[in-house]
This record gives sequence, C-alpha cells and structure tokens, in this order.
Amino acid sequence: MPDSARYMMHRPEILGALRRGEVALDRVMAGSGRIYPAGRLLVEAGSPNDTIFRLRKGWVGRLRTLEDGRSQFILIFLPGDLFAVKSLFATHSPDAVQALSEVMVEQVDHRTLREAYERDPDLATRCMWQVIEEERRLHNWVVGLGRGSADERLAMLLVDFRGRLILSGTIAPDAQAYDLPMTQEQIGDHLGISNVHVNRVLRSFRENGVVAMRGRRVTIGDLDALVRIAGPLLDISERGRPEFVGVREAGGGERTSGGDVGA
Amino acid sequence: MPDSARYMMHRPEILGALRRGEVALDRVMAGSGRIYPAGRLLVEAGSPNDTIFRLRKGWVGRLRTLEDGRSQFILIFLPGDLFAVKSLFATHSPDAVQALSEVMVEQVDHRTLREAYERDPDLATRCMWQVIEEERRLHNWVVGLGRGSADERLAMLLVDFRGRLILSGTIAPDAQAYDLPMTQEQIGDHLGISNVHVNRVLRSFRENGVVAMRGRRVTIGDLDALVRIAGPLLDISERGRPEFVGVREAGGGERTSGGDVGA
DNA sequence: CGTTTGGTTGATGTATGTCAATATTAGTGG
DNA sequence: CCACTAATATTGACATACATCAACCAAACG
Repeated sequence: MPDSARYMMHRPEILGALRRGEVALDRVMAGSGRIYPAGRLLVEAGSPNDTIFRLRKGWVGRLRTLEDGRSQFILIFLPGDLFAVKSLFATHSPDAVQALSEVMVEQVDHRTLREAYERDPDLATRCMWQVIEEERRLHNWVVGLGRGSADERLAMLLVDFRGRLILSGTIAPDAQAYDLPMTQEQIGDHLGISNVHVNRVLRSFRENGVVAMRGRRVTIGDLDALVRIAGPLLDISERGRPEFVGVREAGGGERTSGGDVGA
Repeated sequence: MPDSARYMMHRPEILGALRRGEVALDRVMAGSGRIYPAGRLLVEAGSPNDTIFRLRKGWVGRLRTLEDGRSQFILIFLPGDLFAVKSLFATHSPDAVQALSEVMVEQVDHRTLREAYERDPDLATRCMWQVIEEERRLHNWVVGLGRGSADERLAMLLVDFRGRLILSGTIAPDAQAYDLPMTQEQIGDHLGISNVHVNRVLRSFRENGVVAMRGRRVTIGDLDALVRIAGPLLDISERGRPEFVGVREAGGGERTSGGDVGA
C-alpha cells in the first residue's frame, strides 16, 4: 500500500522491500481492525502506550496540550499511515493521539511487532520508512511554521492534504473537492495561528475563488493559485509529485499573499 | 555511545541493542573520519546524496533555503548524532546540511550501511532510534514554533542545547557555560524570528541575569529562571532528564515573559 | 426546539518584523 | 603587529501581521 512511497525521490532498491513489508504488516495486524468515533483519544498524553497503529479509514492527529491551555496538532495522519511507531522505543508519549473523524485502525503490540521485524528486514524497512516519511513532513512543517505567513501555511496545508489523499487512493487525482474533518480551531492549532485568523484567511481565499471551505468540505476553485500561494514553502521533491504535473510553476521570488491572487 | 538514549522514557529491552548497534557503527564507519571547516556544506540542497554521517565533534545544521531568500535551520546536530539517515531511502534532499563550526564526521555509503543492517538487527535498531529521537525533537520544535513566544523559544533552545551537550559528554553536568557556534542570525533562522529580535530577547535575558551570550559563548546565570521561561514548551519526558533534577518545577499556568523574571 | 458548538465579523492591542544607522568584533593582507 | 575590511551585534523609530476580545449568527444535536 505505501503508494505514498512516491512522495520522495526514492531509491528504487527499497520499493520491493516496502511492498513486501506492507504485506507482512497485513499479516501481523490481521483481524485487529476496530472503529472509533470522532474525538476519541487513541493514545492519551503521558500514559503508557504499547500499541502501534495502522490507519485504514479516517483522520487522526497527534496533539500536544500545554499546561496553560495552548495546544498544537503536531502531525495529521491519513489512511495508510502507521502511527505511534515510537511505541517501539518509548513507554510514554507526551502527546495525545486523537481521532478527528470516525476512524478504522488496526493495531499491534510493540513486542509482537518487534519480534516480527527482527526476523523480517522488510518489515523493519517498512517501519523505518514510515518514520522517515513522517520526518520529511515535519521538516516541511517546521519551515512553514518558522518562516511562512498564515496564507502560505494554510495553502500549503490544503495542497498537502490533497496530495496525500490522492496518493492514499481516498480521492481521485482530478478531484476538485475533499472532506477535511477539522474545525477551524483545530486547523489553527495545526498552523500555529488563531481560529479567528484561520477564518479570515479562508474568507480571503473564498473571495478570490481560490478555495471555498463550507461544512467540512474543501472545494478547490483554482489549484494553480493555491499552489502559487503555498509555492515558496513546498519542498522541491513535492514539485515533482504526480498530482502537480500540469500545474504551472509558482512565480519567481516574490511573496504572494492571498489578497492579490487574481480569480 | 547513545547516551542520549536517556532522552526518552526508554523501553529497557532496547538499550542493549542500541549499545551493540553503536559498536557495529564504529566498525562500519571505522577510518572514515574527516575534518571540515565551519561553513562547509556537507550535503547540498537538491544534489544527490549517498552518504550517512556520524558527527563526532562540532555542530551541524540542516538548512532549508527558500527561493525568496528566507531560510530556516530545521534541526541542529550535536556530537554523537547520526545525520542524513534519510539517504538510505531518498536520493536527494531538499535541504542543505552545513557545518556550523569546525567538525569531525565519519561517513558511510548508504549501500554499505543497508547491507550491514540487513544482517544486523541491532544496527537497524540504532538507525531507527536515531530517526525516532530526531522526530521527538521535531515534535517539540513544531510545538515551540507553532505556539511559543520568542522568549520561550529561545529559552527552550538554550536549555535543549545544554541538556544535549551534557548527555553527549561535551560539557560537564554542572557546567555554567557552553560554546554555541551560531550567529544571532542563524539562531533566528532556527527559531523563526528575526536576527534583530533575537538580539532584543538576548538583551532582556542578560539584563535579568538569566543568561548572557557574548562572543559565541553562553553563560547561564540562572538556570531555574531559564527553565521557568521555557517551561510550558518543555515536554514531559524532558522534565525528568537528569540535568533537571534539582531544578524547581516551572510555575503554574501563567505565561512568563523574559521581562518579568526576577534576577 | 432549545442548547451547544462552530463560524463570522468588527474593534482594538501587541509582539515581532523591517529599515537604517552605529558600534563592535573577527578576519586578512601587508 | 597594524590597518583595513567585512561580518556581526546593537539600538532606535516605525510598520504590520496577527492575537485577543466580544458580539452575533448558523448549523448540529439531543
């Protein structure tokens, strides 16, 4: 399944291992699938956790909550992602992992998984790959949070979600719309901006015909414009992603804000 | 060597594997040590890279530069860290990796390393651990960038560097000062704030006797105060770290700014 | 069909950015 | 070791993106 393998400029020699590793995962996780409702905590912050998950359906987020109430969604997982791989090494997590929508997840105990992958290097490779891929997204996120404007961050997020949903097979490559089961407050907590400002940026996007978000659905009006806004923040490897083929290259060195995008 | 293993609430069962994996690394990297001057790019953004490094001496940073000139240090590596592990999976990196000081690094080709770890699960565990540990730091960094004030971020950074330098054996656990070979501009590019503002925050820290930074040296005047400022951003696992034992717990729910810290 | 949760909008405040000038330190060739 | 230069640090004046507060509206929900 890791179709998302195409996210990176991959070494061809590992693709076989990844595929075999995924099959091994199927075996190890067989029959463990369960459904949880939106909002449910799959991992509680600070509690011991012995489980590694594979997300089959729905959205999940890793959430850190600070003592004074501030909170941050660190990473969002989409179908096909493994999460809480860290449980292989650590007994506790400082973050909660929460279902954003109704989800279907499979699970393994860390001992079972470790025993399995000590005998099967492909399984180890599959796990390692997941963590590396996650790290790649975190790198991008750090750049976005550190250097991006609110407009850029939101555009980057919407482009990223779209690309990942396509690669996971959840939506078609030419889909104009997708479901995004997060409130504006949650989006803000992922982008590091306030819910009010998320709303304002969304309004400007809507008024410029870039994207409209109503209910929990994102409708992309002008993908080129969206990519142009996110442009500076998109890493090079993402430019070559299949779903960008045909999208005009983002313009030169100037920062573009949501306000001046022609409809 | 991964003394930094103590960074996390570790599963005891992997400590042995980690130690053996480190020894295996010694073997695989034997004789490859080289010295590079400050400023040298060890990996160039966008170029193919086949090498995995182990940092023995000095500081190294992973740097993303955007087309319009903005730039962000994504992660800083200290002695003992493996870096560019991603080269095992990806042929290119969107980021440069740059020596911040004179450095001593060892290197392996990705093929050699992969062959070695397919035969030695301990080596695989050691590599995996590095990536997971890096991811833990990225999680913290995302929270800091997303939700922290400039004061908090800088304090967090200084506390983090101190802790890691202690764990890597570079400085003594009771050291009051350490070398930080980064310009204020580079620090700003890591914290996501301007060099000017870095300077202002440093001034406020200095005036309050919290820390003084002169030349490339950090002198900690009041560790308690520093930890108190960074407090909200420090993840729970870090609170238990050996070097914090004896440090008073950060106060309740209020946000503390550099300005109101009693000397 | 009221209550809660999330969305929308305006008014106002502030942390931090930008620009620009000066001081200091570090680097370099004579 | 000095003189010159370039890099970095420091400070002030001013600009702005975004946060906060507060009210109101719309949708979801039991």
